[in-house]
Amino acid sequence: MSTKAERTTAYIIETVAPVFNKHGYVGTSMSDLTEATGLTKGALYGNFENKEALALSAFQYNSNKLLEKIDEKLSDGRTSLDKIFVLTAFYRNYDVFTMDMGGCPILNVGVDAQHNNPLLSAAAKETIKTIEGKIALVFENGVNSGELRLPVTPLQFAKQLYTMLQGAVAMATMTGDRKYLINTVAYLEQLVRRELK
Amino acid sequence: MSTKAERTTAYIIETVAPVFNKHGYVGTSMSDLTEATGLTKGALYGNFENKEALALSAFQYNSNKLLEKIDEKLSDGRTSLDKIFVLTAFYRNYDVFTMDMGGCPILNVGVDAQHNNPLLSAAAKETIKTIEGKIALVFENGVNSGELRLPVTPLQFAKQLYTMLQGAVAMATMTGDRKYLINTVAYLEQLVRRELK
DNA sequence: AAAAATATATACCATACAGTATATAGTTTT
DNA sequence: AAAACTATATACTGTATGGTATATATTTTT
Repeated sequence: MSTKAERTTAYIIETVAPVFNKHGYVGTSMSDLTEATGLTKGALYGNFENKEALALSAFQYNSNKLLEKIDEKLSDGRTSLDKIFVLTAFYRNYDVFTMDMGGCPILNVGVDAQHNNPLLSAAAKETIKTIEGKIALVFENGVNSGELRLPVTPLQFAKQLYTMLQGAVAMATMTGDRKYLINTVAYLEQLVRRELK
Repeated sequence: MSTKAERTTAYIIETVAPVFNKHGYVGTSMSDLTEATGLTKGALYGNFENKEALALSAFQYNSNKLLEKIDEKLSDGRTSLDKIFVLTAFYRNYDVFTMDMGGCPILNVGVDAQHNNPLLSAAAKETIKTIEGKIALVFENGVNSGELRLPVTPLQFAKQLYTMLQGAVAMATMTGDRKYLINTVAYLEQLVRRELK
């Protein structure tokens, strides 16, 4: 069983994560967080060293949720191509999935922290690299098993795919229009089907 | 000739624009701006109603610079296809162009202002729509003159192209790696060549 | 259940914030 | 060049900021 302290820490992180993700590091004040959690500053500073540590934990929480979902999706499909289609299908509803996080954590933190918080910025970069690696692995296996042939290296192809997906995420986020997700995924599906089969 | 006051206002905007673009609306303080301009609060508040008006002018300044450049590029090419290639070539060095603005104003403001400033957020959306319209017009002319055939409407195709470009911008911004721009443009060039010729 | 340990609440720093009133400097107009 | 006007600097609001010291609850161990 988890101790009370551990549960409080966990509660703080999950409550605070969407607030940070929505309003950014500088845009979130400690009073925003006491209000959201119903706790006082004493509680927050008892569980986290400072605002930055809190923000970092919050991002890691969101990031892990996303990474786990991607793992789940990529293990769902049988063949490599299946896995990719399950992934793109996931991104078609990416806005729904990231809604209770307060949007895409990678985009939000990656852009927001750019010139404001090196630690958060580095964490976002790391997550991007991890996702690209996961996708690349699927392609690599597909190539090794002879299932598919790529015009470039698996990592290169994964990066290209992820760039397009993340482009759709960015456009959907900025405009509030999920059609960018739908149309981009539709395009990618025919691209993969045509290019790799 | 412009009056002294007009020149001061212009000076403030162009000096303040990259600061806002880098650090965001909440991340930029009035003292950041007095420091950057070498002027005092009195001068800033004499020329602008408040921080929000300043931020909006700053974004419009960056946005216009970008829109003018895109207009220039789209008028450079002779045929519709030429125009598109000139545009994609521009995006290959988009990071260089947006460097002294402090990065892509659309991405930065579009993401940053999302939950922090409705006015700025709306302005970013507007700029996106404008750019998509400009690209769509090129495709439309190409179709009407019989130069090229599209699988979807001109606007739809323009949106898809811009989403991919902006995806590359987002990834390059977040990772600090311009290869995303180079590779995406390379991909788009062969795509356009193959799909539309 | 008492004692020891830990977690949270309260009250408080010093500083930074956006914004304003007013005095002073600088430009235009006459 | 004087007068009228305008723009900028200074000094000052009240409030919010991140963070801390300490008192008070609440758990956990004995």
